[in-house]
Amino acid sequence: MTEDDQAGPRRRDAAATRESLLTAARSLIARDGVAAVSTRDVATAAGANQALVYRYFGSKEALLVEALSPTEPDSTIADTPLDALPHTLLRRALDPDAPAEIRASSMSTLVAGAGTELVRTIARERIHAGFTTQLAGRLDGPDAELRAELVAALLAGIASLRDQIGTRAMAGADLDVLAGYVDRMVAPLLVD
Amino acid sequence: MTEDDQAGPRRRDAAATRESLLTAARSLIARDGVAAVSTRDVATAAGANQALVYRYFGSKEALLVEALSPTEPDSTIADTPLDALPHTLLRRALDPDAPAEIRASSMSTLVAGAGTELVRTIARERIHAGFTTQLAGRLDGPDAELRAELVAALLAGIASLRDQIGTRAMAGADLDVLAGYVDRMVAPLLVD
Amino acid sequence: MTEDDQAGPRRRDAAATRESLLTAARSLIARDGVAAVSTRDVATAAGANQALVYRYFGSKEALLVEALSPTEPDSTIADTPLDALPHTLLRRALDPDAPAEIRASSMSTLVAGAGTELVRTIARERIHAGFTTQLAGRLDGPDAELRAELVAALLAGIASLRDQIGTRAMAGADLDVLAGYVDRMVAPLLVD
Amino acid sequence: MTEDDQAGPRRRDAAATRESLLTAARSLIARDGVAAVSTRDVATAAGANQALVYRYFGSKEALLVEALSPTEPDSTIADTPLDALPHTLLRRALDPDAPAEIRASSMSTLVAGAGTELVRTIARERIHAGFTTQLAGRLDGPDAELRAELVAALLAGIASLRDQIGTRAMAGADLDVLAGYVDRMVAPLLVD
DNA sequence: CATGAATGAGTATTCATTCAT
DNA sequence: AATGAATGAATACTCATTCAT
Repeated sequence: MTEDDQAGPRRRDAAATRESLLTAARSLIARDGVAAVSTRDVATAAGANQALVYRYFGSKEALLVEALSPTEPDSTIADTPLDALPHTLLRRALDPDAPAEIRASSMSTLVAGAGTELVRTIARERIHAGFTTQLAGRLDGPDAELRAELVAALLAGIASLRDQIGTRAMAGADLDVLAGYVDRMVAPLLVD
Repeated sequence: MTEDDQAGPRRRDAAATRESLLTAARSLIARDGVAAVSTRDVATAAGANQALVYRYFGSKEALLVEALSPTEPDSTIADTPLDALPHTLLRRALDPDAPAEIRASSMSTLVAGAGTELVRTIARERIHAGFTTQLAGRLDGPDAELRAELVAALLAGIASLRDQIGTRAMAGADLDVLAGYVDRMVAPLLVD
Repeated sequence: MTEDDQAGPRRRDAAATRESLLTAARSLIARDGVAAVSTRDVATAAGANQALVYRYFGSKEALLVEALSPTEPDSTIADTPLDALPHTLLRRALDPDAPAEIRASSMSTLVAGAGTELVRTIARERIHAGFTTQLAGRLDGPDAELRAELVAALLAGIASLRDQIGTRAMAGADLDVLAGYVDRMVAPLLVD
Repeated sequence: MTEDDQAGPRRRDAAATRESLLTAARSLIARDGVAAVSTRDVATAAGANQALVYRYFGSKEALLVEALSPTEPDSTIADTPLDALPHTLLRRALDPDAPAEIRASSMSTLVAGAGTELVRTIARERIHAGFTTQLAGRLDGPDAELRAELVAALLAGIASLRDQIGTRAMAGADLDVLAGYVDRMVAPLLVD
């Protein structure tokens, strides 16, 4: 019911236009993948002129970088008890009802976009800063960083198989059953 | 007695040209990823005419489908003792010296290419037929197919983080150390 | 008593802004050539809004026309003894330390910009009013106007080769040596 | 009456298509100046597809470079007696009936295009190799190269004022009268 | 009156694909 | 049967210009 809910983009409102371009980019990324996004499509979806992409972001790449970045910092890893972490992270990674701005920067999107150098770089930094470092900080024993990345790898692989590729069992699995197995796989990594 | 021995220069040349297009496509896919491959580059690399892609395969997509398919069936899963499987599959998935025809259809290539519907479809079928079904057949207990796909997911995630995205710990990890952790993660899935 | 002394802050600011746009345009023209000037760059360099180009000048063309016009009448031709004219005009045409408002409307700038109809028209008028007419008025004998234009042509050609194209000998020539030859070339034109 | 005289470009004839693109480029350059030429216009004028510019030339720049280069070497300077040179060169430079392939690479075109770095570079090389060096080789005494370039400058300036800018006296002058003055201006440069 | 948001037409370039020879 | 010429649609990006506030 706010102004933001209205259909077309607001005219003469720079912040709103910028935001609607970002939102449009995120929707398209979530739906079609990074590689399939064109500035023309983004502008059309946002109801804006294509040149505004350049006014507000400078380049397609800069728009994508921002679209692929999380909208707000995620403190899940820091706030969740270690033994509940696998469950929690899995649900976050697989939530199909998450808004486009979350799904656009999800693990499965990043992994699926790894065909382009841009996405590779972003994914590398995002996983390192937003996942590896935080989780490794909570782990004792050797190879903490590697063990943290193994958790990331598992989650990324699951998300990719379930959301992108859609293998039968993974796509059809009950989330609780899945979480049960993930718990057992991750457990050896959490205790030193 | 091989096909190459048959008479008729045209037929042999045609088959050879077709094959060289496939080989070239696989090399380029292995090196640059599916997204970066153009029919022009494939033809050039194969020393063939670009139009022959259409004569022999009908479309770029059809060429890619064939290029992404395995050249020969892989019996690794069937032939390896269960407890040695994680090690073995991991090494197969990460071997940087594997020939292009193997790497072109590797997990990490497929997952990284999952930005396009084409690759998604292929990956779905390949993983199902070449991995899930075979491994699930050797597992007892419930959710065999899901447990098999979880192994696939882990391997895919590791390959992606190590080869494509290049996260620090994963890219730098010693293969034996990595295999040790994978063993422990996969173990709960193999025994019912 | 000058216009700038009049009251009313708005009017004075407006005049100053208009002037700063002109000045910025002249600097950019002198540095990069007419063809490379964009209204955006002019506005930025002037610290003004791009739309003001249209408020104050109506169009980019109109701004350029004004920028390419001399700021103050030049009485060099009228004031210099005929036999010292070649020297003097050559130095004027080639002086790299002249202010931007001079260099923006110099021969070499005009000739180098002659790729566009706009500049052609301006150059035609400027040369006629500011050079041909004045010099021809001081020449006796037939074809005075043509002889004056031949002097202009020589100066324009030298300026172009030295400043724009940068041919080796011309760009490296000592100004006095150059002036010596110009004297000898022009001499036959000055005496009937 | 040859095949080349037909209207549209020949289909499926690579050499002819390439040539018609080149011819179209030269016409447009001669008419509108280098800066105003777009690949789209060239293709349209040639009755060819825009992509063929890239097939046959690789880039717009490469097309322009070739269009601005002379079609055949000119031995005028070497073949003409020194005292007839001014006349001859002037007529060559000003001939309005010369074909587009000559006019596209004429002095006045090059000088008028000197707003772009590409043309500057070409002009520098063309003048040096095709004019300065040849003429300087025939001159005795000091500053031979500079004196040769002064001849080039005069011709360039005249061509620019007559053909591009169109100053009144220069544009209207009888060619013989003009040649008479040029003779007198150049004479001091030819004898040491 | 001045700002800056918005626009539309334009640029060079690439690519998968088809057609004529 | 094979070559290479041709095509058209698409891409990212820029610019002069206008309009609303």
